[in-house]
Amino acid sequence: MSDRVYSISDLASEFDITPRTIRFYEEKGLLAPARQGQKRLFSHTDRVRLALILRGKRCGLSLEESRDIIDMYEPGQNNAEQLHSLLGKIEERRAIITTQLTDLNEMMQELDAVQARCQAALQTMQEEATS
Amino acid sequence: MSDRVYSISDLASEFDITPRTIRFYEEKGLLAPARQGQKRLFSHTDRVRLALILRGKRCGLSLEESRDIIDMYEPGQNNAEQLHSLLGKIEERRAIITTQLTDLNEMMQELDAVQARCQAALQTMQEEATS
DNA sequence: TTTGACGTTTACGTTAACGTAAACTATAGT
DNA sequence: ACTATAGTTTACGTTAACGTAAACGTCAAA
Repeated sequence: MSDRVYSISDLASEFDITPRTIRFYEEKGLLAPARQGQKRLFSHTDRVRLALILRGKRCGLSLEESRDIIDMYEPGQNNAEQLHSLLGKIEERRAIITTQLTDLNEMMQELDAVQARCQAALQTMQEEATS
Repeated sequence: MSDRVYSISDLASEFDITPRTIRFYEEKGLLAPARQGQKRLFSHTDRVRLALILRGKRCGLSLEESRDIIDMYEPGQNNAEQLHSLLGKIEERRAIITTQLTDLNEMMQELDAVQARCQAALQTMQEEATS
C-alpha cells in the first residue's frame, strides 16, 4: 500500500480538471481528503475515487449517480435487507448500462455507414478529376 | 413511406417526455415540425430525429452533441473539404464512444464482482442461520 | 353555449456542475 | 523582509435543460 499523498493541484493536473472541481466534489460528499492544517491531503484511495467519479462523468452519470455506484463498491453494512437492496440497485444499474451499450453500438454502426458513404463520395470525386 | 403524422402529445406520451421538452428541442433547432395553423405536425422523420436525440441523452450527450451527430447522418454538402471535415468529426466521436464502451464494460465487471460478494455474504448468513 | 381537451406563446423559476473573483494564509526562495 | 507560489473560504455568476404558470385560441361533445 503506497502511502503517497497528493496535493489538490497534483490531482487537478493529472486528471485535467481544476482544483475548484475537486473542492466541489468534496463539498458534495464525494471526496473526503485528510487535512494537514488547512491543506487537503489526498491518499491513494481518494485518487481512485476521483478517477471513478470522472469515469462516471464520461458515461453520462450525474455526480449523485456516481456516488451511489461508488458506494456500492465499498464494504458497507452487512444485514440481509441492505444486501438485497444493494442487489436490486445493481440490477437497475446493469439494465441502464446494457441499454447504453446497445445505444453506443448502434451509434458506432451508423458512424461506420456514414464514413463509408463519405469515402465513397471522395473516391468518386477523385475518379472524376482524373478522367 | 408512411405519411402518418403525430401530434405533440402523441410523441410525448410515446417517448415518455413532456410537450414542453419537444417544444424546447424545436426552439433549439433540433426539430422543425410542419404546422397546420399553429399546431405542430410531426412526420415520421421528425419522430426518428426525436428518437435519435433521446438515444443521445441516454448516452450522456448534450443536445448540441446530439444535433452534431444527427447532422452527420444527413446528406449535407458535397465538397471535398466538408467531407474531410466530416470524416474528422466521425473519428473524434468514434474515439469518445470507444472510451465510453470501455468505461461501461469496466463498470459492468465491477458490478458483477460486487454482486458476487453480496450473494456470497447472503449465502453465509443463510448457512449460519441453519446451523 | 359552455365545458373540456388539446394546443399555442411568453416568460420567469429551478437544479446541477461548476467558473470566477475577492480576500486571506502559509511557506519556500532570494 | 519581500515576493512568488500554492493553498484556503466565501459568495455570487453562468449554462444547459427543462419545469411551471399565465393567458389565450380552437374545436367537438353535452
